[in-house]
Amino acid sequence: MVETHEELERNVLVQFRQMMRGFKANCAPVWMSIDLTVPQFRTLMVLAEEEPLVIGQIAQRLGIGLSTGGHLVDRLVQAGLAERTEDSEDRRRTLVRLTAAGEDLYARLLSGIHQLPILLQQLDEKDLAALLQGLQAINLHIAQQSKVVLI
Amino acid sequence: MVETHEELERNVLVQFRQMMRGFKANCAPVWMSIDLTVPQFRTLMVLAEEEPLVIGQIAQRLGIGLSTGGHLVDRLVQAGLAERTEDSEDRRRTLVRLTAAGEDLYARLLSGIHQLPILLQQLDEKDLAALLQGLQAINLHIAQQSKVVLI
DNA sequence: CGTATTTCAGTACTACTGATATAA
DNA sequence: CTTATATCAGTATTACTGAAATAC
Repeated sequence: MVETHEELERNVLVQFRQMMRGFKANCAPVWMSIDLTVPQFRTLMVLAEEEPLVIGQIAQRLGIGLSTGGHLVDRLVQAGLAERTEDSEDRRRTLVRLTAAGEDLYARLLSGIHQLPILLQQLDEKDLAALLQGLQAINLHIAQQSKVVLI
Repeated sequence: MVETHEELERNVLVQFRQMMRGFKANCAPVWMSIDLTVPQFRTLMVLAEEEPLVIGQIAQRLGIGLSTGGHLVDRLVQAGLAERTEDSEDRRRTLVRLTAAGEDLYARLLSGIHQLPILLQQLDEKDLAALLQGLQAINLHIAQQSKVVLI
């Protein structure tokens, strides 16, 4: 049971890919059933990253015109995925944010980790503690990496 | 440092979400730059799950007509994401499979785990072993769950 | 002659732009 | 008079269907 660093890396990657395959299998039915276009999905994505945004910010982040931006938000609102609220400071502006349904759909389309809480309930303390240790180590390095990129 | 099962579950979920956020940040630029439509992405997805497929199978899995199926495959081939090869047994058929670029794009659009191998190199043996143990436990339960669903 | 696929009209919807209108 | 958004033409592309053509 003495594994080298390289062997451990390889095995973790295999396990990770297998886990992702399971999650992707959850994503696929969602992608098959939705009635969203790619520009609409991009809008969902932009809002999921940063909320709330006004139309102008959305259009700028998507690299499109204002009228198209407003139109795309319209579609999301009609689908119940986003909502407009007026800015109390400047009533010309329209603040846009995702609804719970929008957040939920985004998570299901991209990561499919909806079943994770149920899976975690079934693990014993020893495995949970081991997983926690590993994930914490990864996240530490993700944080460091983004720091390096920013400099 | 004595954590209950519930506390461990919660902490793992927090770490997992944070990790996924890092991966999603990798997905977003890809989604912003691609020139794919949702039907084309669905086709990519169907092929990523099962390869090779003939036009009729693709159309059936997407729930669309044969001519639309052929058309969608055309688009993927034009974009260099899929390739057609003729079936040596029945030359009327066209076998479709993803190219390396297609596989790659699919992985980057959905899971963004491209940076994982680099991250794993930076972990020490102890963390890797812990992560491996946790992932193996999860995958065991994913496998069991899909069995239950199938019955 | 059947089967797999492609090609051919033809329709509907979406994204997109730029100009104009509305509101603060 | 400026700014933020909505609305209004108008165009291009795509997805889609069903029927006819092609190849095996």
